[in-house]
Amino acid sequence: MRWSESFFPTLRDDPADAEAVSHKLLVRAGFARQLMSGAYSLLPLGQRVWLKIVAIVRREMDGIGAQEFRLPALHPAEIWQRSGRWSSVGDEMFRLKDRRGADVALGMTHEEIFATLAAELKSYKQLPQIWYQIQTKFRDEPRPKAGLLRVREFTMKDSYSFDLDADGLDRAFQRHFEAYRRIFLRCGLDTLAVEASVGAMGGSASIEFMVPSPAGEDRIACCSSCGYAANVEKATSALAAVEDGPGLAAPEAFATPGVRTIEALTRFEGGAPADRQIKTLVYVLDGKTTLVLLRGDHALSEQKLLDGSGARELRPASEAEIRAALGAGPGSLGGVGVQEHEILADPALEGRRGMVTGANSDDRHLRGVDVARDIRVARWLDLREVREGEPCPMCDTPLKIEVSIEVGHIFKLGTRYSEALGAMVLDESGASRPIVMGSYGIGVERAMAAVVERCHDKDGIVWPLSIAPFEAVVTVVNPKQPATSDAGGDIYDALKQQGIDVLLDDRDERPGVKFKDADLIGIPYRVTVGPKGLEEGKVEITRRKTRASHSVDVRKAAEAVAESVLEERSFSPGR
RNA sequence: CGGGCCGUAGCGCAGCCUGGUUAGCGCGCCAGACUGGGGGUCUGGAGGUCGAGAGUUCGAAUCUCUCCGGCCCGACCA
Repeated sequence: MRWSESFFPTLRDDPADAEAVSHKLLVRAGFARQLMSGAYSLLPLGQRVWLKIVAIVRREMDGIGAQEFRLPALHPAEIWQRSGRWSSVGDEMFRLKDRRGADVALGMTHEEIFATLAAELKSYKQLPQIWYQIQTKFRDEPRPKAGLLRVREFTMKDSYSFDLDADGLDRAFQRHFEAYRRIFLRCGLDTLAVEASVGAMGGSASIEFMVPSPAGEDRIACCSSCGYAANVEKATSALAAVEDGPGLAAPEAFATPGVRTIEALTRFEGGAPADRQIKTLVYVLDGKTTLVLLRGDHALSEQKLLDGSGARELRPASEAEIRAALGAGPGSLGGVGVQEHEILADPALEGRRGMVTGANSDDRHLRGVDVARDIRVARWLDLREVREGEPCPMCDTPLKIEVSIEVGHIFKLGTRYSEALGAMVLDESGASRPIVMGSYGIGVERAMAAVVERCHDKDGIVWPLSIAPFEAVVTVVNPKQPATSDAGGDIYDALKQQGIDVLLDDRDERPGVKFKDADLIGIPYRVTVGPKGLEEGKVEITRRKTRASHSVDVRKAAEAVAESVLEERSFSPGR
């Protein structure tokens, strides 16, 4: 490709609306343009990177025996109604009506459609299967943000495994786990595999592939010592022992004028340290007012509450609802004596005595509360959000919390979709059994943006060779001089002939402009052909990443670059 | 959905508060000249429904209202 004939629109300034580094760089370096909130055009440079990522994904998926499909993005409502998700996914699905008034949706994921196809499987002898596609997904996100990291239309590699039993699913899951590791490594991403909440997808287990980055939206707890890592939606920690307060024969009420917070009660005369208080929150779970109890110094994880309670929908109760239910406002609430509302409590409260909590009367608290004796807990659920520095649940090392980008997620689904959509096979004994499914996703553009978040410097993007839009650029310093122009052209031709993905910067621009642009775009190798070097028969080879630069004989330049590129290409991590 | 901010040339912005020349600046773009190893200099030029609509006014980029779009924080999120 000749730069002078290409459309690589680099910008001098950062786009005004940018926040994430990857967004700024991908726009400024001419890889992407925003069309509207959450929808981006990939320009030729971006499309080149996209194609390379997709090729890596394909190779690795094919490597685990997966077969590629291509399914519609347009789905009839009926198929989503059969799984129950037409009503459960809510506004995140783009819905429309066709000309006859029939309900139609844009696909946000394809469990239902693949399960329908899997209904054609009739015998256990046809299992296992792994099916995948690389296709556009639509999700009407409430808040698209951070450029390509969170959008409403994006490409996903989604795959689905079909097995006779749980052991088969475990094997398919493991193969995906390893394939994902390799895919991300080859794209230049070091990922952390973390336990995650299965959320609305359902199923028994899931693992997210996370790239630590301040631009991310998830927080993960990880242990540097034993390797334990989990999304905070799921993470647990060991807890240091704490002392109970003085016990009493029965809870004793005391006045606490103006005390509305845990913090205030710790300083109040006759109060208690936060770890001897019971925090009482009121939530509405699927329409039911529910008390949620935690230790005073602990924070609730709403995701854990959702997962643990099995509720579909959850919201904090309004102050009016709280008063109606308990007769007091937030700040004076407690679970003692509450009968008519279900009480969910975190295990950190189990067996605690001498605790302090609200008396369900404004400006009054109770002391000497014995949780087992005084509070009717319906269910004990892990509800507490892990904090940095708490001991690892496996090895007691202090946990770190890292903000991360989720680039992949793999789920053990079970039989939810196969049962709903009739994907059954006969087993060896002739009995009909629902196929056990798994589902596995990678966001292509998000992975691209994640690489930029991780691989950049003050001058621009630093693409790994494997997914760079070009592997090398031949920068002709003074293209008007036939000597430089010819020498550059020869090197360019020779590299092309050797199968190197090479760009010829033959523009009539000043050298500084060309160097800046090459750096901004992030091409791994640069061959600088200029009159100064040519006087001695030399050109310069520069690595974008390290800035290491050396002169070589003009006749040996193509060979030297090709050799480096081919050597770097042959490196396949994770094998 | 709640809170905040912003829409003026391809990009980045000023002007608005306090209404009044022909709506400006930098970068980019076009032509020419000089130049030529890290975004060079000079000369000349093209480029605008001031997000849209309504209103107030002799007069609106500027004031008022409505709508549309975008960004950020939160809620939400497969």
